[in-house]
Amino acid sequence: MRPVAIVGPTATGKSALGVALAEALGGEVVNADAMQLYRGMDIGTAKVTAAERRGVPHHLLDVLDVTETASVAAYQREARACVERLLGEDKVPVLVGGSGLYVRAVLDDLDFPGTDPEIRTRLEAELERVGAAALHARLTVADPIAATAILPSNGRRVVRALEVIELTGRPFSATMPKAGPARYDTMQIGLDLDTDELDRRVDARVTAMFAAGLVDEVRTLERHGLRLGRTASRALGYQQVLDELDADEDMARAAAATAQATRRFVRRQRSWFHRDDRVTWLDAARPDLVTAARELA
RNA sequence: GGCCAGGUAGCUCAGUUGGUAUGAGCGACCGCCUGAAAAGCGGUAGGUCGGCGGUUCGAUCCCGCCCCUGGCCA
Repeated sequence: MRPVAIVGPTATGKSALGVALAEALGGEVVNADAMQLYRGMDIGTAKVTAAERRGVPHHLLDVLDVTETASVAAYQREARACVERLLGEDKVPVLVGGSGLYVRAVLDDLDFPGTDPEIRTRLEAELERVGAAALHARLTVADPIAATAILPSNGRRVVRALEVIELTGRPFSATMPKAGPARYDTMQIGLDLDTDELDRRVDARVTAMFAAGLVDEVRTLERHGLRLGRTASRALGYQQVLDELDADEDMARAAAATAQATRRFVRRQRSWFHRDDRVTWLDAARPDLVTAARELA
């Protein structure tokens, strides 16, 4: 009994394939999408509806409040526990999602050395004050190897590296683990599409989301503190609608901005997943997709 | 029709007191990625400086005409 992971850029049909595979293999779906963790973020994250789930249990959906900051480490603990429980029940875990780091956190030997809100807040304040380059200079002294791997302009990474060093008293190792076999002997299937076709799908999907009431969804979540959410407020679509609510409320413009940002996201997702040679790619447009995926699993 | 402002990268705009545009931000393309990852960050490619003439050794910059856009006036 080996898990299957379905990865790849957004809008290629990962969720539907996940349900189909779970049905075919006698499995259950485990979400690996950072934004679908949030309760109430349904339309904009293209979360599978109850009908689309067709009775297949889905895990790690709707587990966070929009005000909570997402955390790979917390996700890693819960997702691994979930996968292991399913394996214990003789069910095939079908990991579905486009958040590259989240998938790897489950399947690779990534250790996250903890965090400390106090240290973090202090370093972030410092970043604000002295700038990323100055903090990076400090990192060069504390951990030359990490300093080489992290660009001086990337304030966020510099802060995290310094936090880990302060927390553990050891250097921050910024190297990804070498690609060994994936944990649990997981089969990773990548779904992709011709770029023009995928861009068209993204446009259509964004248009459909706005037609389906994304703006109202954002307004509702806004009352529940969406703007306070460090992670949730940055989600594609939500971010752009919030910006327009602060400006001219021109939602056609918000939709255009969302589609554009989503296209760029697709490029980033590809660049992340493509370099992992353990992923077997399937063209999402092929008519026998489910069969092909099933044969791989 | 007259007056004024403007026409520089795909977009919004800097700039050049006449000497091969150090152009910027955004976008595009490519890539990076260990506790915010739908986040964060980097690299590269893009310009006959609205058109045609004139002045000049040399014009995107000065002059003339024309075209286009916006505003004001008739």
